[in-house]
Amino acid sequence: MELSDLKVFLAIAEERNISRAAERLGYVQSNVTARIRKLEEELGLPLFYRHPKGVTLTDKGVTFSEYAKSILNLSEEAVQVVKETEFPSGPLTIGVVDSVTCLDFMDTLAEFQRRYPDVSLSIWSGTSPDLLTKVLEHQLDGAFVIGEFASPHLVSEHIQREELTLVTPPNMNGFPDLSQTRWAVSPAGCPFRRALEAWLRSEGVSFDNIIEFSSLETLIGCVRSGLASTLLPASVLAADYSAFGAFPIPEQYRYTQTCLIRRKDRYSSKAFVAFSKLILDSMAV
Amino acid sequence: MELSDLKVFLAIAEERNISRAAERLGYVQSNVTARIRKLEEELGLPLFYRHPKGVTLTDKGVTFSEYAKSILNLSEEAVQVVKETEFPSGPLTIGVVDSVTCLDFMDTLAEFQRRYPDVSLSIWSGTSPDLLTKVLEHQLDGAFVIGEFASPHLVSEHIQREELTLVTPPNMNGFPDLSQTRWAVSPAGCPFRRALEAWLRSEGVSFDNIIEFSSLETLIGCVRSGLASTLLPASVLAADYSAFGAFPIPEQYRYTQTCLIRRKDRYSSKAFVAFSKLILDSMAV
DNA sequence: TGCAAGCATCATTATTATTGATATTGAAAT
DNA sequence: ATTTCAATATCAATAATAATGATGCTTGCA
Repeated sequence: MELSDLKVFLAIAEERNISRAAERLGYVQSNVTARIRKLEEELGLPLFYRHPKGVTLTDKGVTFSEYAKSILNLSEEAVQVVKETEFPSGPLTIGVVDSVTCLDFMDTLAEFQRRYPDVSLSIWSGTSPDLLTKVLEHQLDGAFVIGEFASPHLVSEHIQREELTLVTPPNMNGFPDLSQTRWAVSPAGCPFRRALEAWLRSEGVSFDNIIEFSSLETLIGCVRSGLASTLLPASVLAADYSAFGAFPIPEQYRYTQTCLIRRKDRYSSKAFVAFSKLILDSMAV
Repeated sequence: MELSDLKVFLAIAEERNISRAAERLGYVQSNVTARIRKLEEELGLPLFYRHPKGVTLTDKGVTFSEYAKSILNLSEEAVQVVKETEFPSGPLTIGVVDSVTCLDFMDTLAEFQRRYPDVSLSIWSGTSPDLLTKVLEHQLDGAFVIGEFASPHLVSEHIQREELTLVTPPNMNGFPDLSQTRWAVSPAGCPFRRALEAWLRSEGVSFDNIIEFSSLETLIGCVRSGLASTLLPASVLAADYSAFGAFPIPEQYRYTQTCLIRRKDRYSSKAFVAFSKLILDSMAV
């Protein structure tokens, strides 16, 4: 059994299809078939059920895939750790919730690139739960998410407290009638949306007049064009404040916490340490 | 990088000699040389310093070897777990301190073999610190040791409290003069020896008239032949009690605890669970 | 019944690992 | 100094293994 066998195995498990796995791996189907059969033979048990539409993991296969992931993660980490130089370098993959990208976060990124040109930084954006999952699955070194997440595998550092504002189209005059408002919101799971829901529930207002946006840009565009209102950190609007109406909301719902999360058991590269240090410093200002 | 590369790497690291590693692995020296060079090339750094007497790990090599061990342990565990049947089977390696082998422990082993014939049990004996190390290094599934060991990687279960007795040659009459006694002891680190040292110190008696034995059998033989006295659990003498003088010692030093230890993070096979259950039951009687 | 999607088989080829013979090296002994 | 020894390094030849491409087999579905 070799690491490459585990990679082949996991590709099949994820694709649930040998041909697709082969394609993804850049191999020919017969090769992948042969390899997985050899692995099964070596283990003395089937890892997959074969059926006409593809394959699915057996129970033992599920167990084995958990180990395979751990083993491959560990082997990647081993290489990374040992290749690392004194000066931060190598790949660094960070997740950021959409709303944070609007802050002076971008300036900090630029500064980071200037200081550590040997780090190849890639930024992923997504919702907090998405990023959380990606961090847990070793697909991200760390992520900026909103809200508190308790997981035995994570550590989180508080970065910044955000102040939520009721954001309305510019033509509105004064605080709107909540029960008459149409809402533009992020997909379920977004902490801003949860705050809005909680607030409206406390006001006795129903929460069904909503339009859902997966991208923050289009959501803001929707508000700008007068179609709906929303709840967002004031900082997001900083650039063109005048294009919106902005109103404070009750203190109870006003604050959200941005955290930098990472896996507890994952080795933090020099690049990651430098990155989080820079972010913390810049946020402290 | 493959698991076999890691195995080759670790063999070299342990032997500190490529030729010996090759022999141990059943390969020819040039092959092992080529493989480790290929691995070093892949990592882009030297893992070993070459010198005329062999090789030694570089700093990075040390780091890498830690990972290599974890990865190989995990991969072995993966195979073991997935191969395991409902009924306890497969290899089971248990360490036992010498003194325990003298109890009705052997009966319990026989009973275990009768019940679970598919388990191939191997028993290692040694001193408590030795066994502790072997458990930590994944060389033993578990071990019976004496004394309490605190390690974040271990869990231990209390099996039995042993009662230490001053054991003297049979020809002695009455409690001996401690300051005139010659002592037969186990190597340093043995809890019986430590207890003896502590006791004698409290009595103001020096502890230098000692003969050291690495095997309990020969130590007992020494006492039987009248050369020395020692401190041992009463149970050890059960078989031929009359051949010795046995005296109680102060309560403060009288008791030692036998524990079954295992690694916290190691998967406990069905065989191990069955084994520890049987032992606990038999000891409870 | 025929088709399409998917895995299995197998002979062939390409790649990689292993060998065996030999070179090289540096330290210790003469 | 020279020899010897115990190491690792090199390299051409061979063995073992992996990958390919063509084809066969099964199943569900139109």
